[in-house]
Order: sequence, then C-alpha cells, then structure tokens
Amino acid sequence: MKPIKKSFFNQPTIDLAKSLLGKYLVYGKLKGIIVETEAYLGTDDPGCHASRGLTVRNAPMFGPAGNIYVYLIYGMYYCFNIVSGKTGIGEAVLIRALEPVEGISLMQKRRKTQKIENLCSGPGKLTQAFNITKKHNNLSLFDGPLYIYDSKLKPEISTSTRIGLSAGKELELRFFVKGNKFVSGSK
DNA sequence: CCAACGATGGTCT
DNA sequence: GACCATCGTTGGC
Repeated sequence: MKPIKKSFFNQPTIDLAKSLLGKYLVYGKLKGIIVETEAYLGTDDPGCHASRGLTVRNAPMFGPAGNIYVYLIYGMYYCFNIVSGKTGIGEAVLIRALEPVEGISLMQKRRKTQKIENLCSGPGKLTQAFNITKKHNNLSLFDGPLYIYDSKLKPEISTSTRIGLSAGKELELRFFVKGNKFVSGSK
C-alpha cells in the first residue's frame, strides 16, 4: 500500500470526486476509506468558494491539483478539500465522510465517543478525528503528512445534491458509497 | 423518532 | 454586520 500516483488527480473534478470513493486517507497511524465526497466547480459554480474569484481564504483552491484546501466553518469546525482541475480555475473535492480503518482508539479519544459510526461521518467530524487543521492548508498530498493511498475497492456510487448550501443547491454533485453506514446523516 | 437551535470566529461587504 | 460546504443538544412527539 503506497501513495497514489500524481496523475490520478489530473482527471476532471467530477470524475475525481467519484474516483476518490473507496480510496484511503492516511495520516500517520490513522487510516480511513473515503465514502462521501462533493465536487465544487470553480468560478461558474455558485456554491463554490471560488465563485467570486480569488480571495485570501480560497487561494489554495486555485493551486495545482493534489494540494489541500482547509477552511474554518461556523467558527468551530474545519473542512478538508482536495484541489482539483487545472491550476487557476478554483475547483476542489470536499471529503465529507470516511469509514474508519486504523487508529480507531485515537479517533474515539479525539471525538469523545466510542461509537464507530460517529467518528468520521461528516466533514467536521473527520477533521476532528484526524486532527486536520489550518496548519495543513495549502500542503500537497505528495509530501506528507497526509496521503491518499490506492485501493482495489470498486464501490457502488449513489448521487445527490450537495449538503448545507444556500446557492447551487440544485446541482447533483454529492457522491457516496451506496448503503455505507459511515456516510454523513446515517446516524 | 425528528425538528429547532445555539455555539463560535474568520471572511467578506 | 451578515453569512456560513457543521455538530451536539434539547425538547417535542
């Protein structure tokens, strides 16, 4: 098991959002299977942070594919995104949920719960479980400490509208593993 | 079960 | 000063 090749991130953002399902997110001894993602499509997508052009906050989204974009939401939680598309267009994939695989006891400690289904089943939960913060903003997935590992899993993919948006909510850009109990909102 | 709501702070107007 | 790509708790049934 090793980090996925760089060319994997060069596919179109919607394809990448689907392809990431079933892959591993790895940080030290922590590992989880990506089971839920959302695509954000640059300046033409009203739900995307990049829709109003380059700002201090969204600058990492305009960087090269495979970089990391982390931002603070509601003053308390971080969201973890993988930058996608060509440099300068502001696209990214939000990682919304993971199925915990390794390092579960540490995740339980950080999340203050024993319940496995509640460790990484939401964008704010998984960053808490993995201790992903603003210090990871604008790093790349090739230089550590965070990596995407390849897998041979071929999950069945379901689609829906994105969650929590006020603009662009009609677009079907959320992708998740069908029937997986670690997807957000599954309780 | 589920709907409503408050916490909390950076970013942008 | 308003707006969030959220979550845990509360209080109703």
